[in-house]
Amino acid sequence: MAEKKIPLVAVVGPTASGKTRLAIELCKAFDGEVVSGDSMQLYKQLSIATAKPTAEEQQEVPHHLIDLLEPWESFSVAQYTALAHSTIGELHNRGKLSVVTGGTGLYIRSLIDNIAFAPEQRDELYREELRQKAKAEGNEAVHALLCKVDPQAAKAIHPNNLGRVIRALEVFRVAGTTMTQRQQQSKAVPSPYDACIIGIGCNDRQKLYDRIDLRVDNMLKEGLLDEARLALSMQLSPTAAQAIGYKEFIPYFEGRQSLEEATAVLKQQTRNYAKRQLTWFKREEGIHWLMLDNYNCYEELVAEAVSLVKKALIDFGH
RNA sequence: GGGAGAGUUCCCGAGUGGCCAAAGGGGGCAGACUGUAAAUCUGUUGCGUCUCGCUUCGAUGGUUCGAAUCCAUCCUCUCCCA
Repeated sequence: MAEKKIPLVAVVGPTASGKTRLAIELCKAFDGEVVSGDSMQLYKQLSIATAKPTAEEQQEVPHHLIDLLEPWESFSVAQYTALAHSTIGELHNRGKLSVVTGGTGLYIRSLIDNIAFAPEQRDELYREELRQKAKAEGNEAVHALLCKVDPQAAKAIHPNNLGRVIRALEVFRVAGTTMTQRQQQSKAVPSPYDACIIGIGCNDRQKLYDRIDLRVDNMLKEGLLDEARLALSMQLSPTAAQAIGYKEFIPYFEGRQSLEEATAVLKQQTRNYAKRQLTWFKREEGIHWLMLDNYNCYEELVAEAVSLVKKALIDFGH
């Protein structure tokens, strides 16, 4: 007799598609609370660039997994799933529906699919050794090592994707199991969730890109430059340093580029990011896609989402 | 008005007689993704009946077996002198 699963709603999609707003509306409609699925909104002080829900928005409905980390703290998927699982469990106990929303595909998939992460084991020395080898003998030389250890993983990882090649080798060195075995083991326990996943998309790609450009302009008006100065003055963790919206202004702050040029780069980076997100979510199965340009107004899209969730909850038996 | 230079495929930019549908980068499109994932990486990018053919390198005409590359004229732009 399988235990009853926890119902879950997830809102995914590319940046600037309106996930934050929809998540809040769904929470209101179903007595839910927002659980962020975003690798950057976890950080305190990084707010404008990460399009974090505003204070007002967070007033409307409780938000979780936001403003948890200092910008100099590192983070990982494994930590994320641990936090998210326990948060969702608590909400469920309180009779609340969790509405997971965010653009970090890996985080959300790992959460919903219940990927099991073993206790972290790293070997910085070995990593460095492999990096040196790659520099001296080329990426293929390191990839060749992986071919011997874990041919299946080697086949799946391109030699130039050095970071992944190294990680796969590290796993074997430290844990004794191959990456391939580990990935199989990680799926051993079935998901405890009944998830209704809603994806916000756009038939007309250009329209999404236009939204992104517009949002960047608005971020500037809201004080993005000050936030960037602050962020760049801190010792950002490797994770936080990846955020789009700060490093792009370095050439401007150093007088090597005009503000217009730096802004154009930022918009470009953001558009490229959205494209990658779309590639990720497109291949995920079971997403109910709602296309922005299929609706006359945002309220119509929200209404459609509400009816989708309603139907899903009934199907789940709630 | 005089002088110097530049116009190349969506953009930037190499190419200065054949090996050029044209390097490289950007962008676009497509894809991968299990501990940095807002990251990292891959493929593709003139057209077609696609191991071959057709149309491209500001325009027109010319030289040549052969031109993006040489010559002439024209158009546009930049810079310098007036």
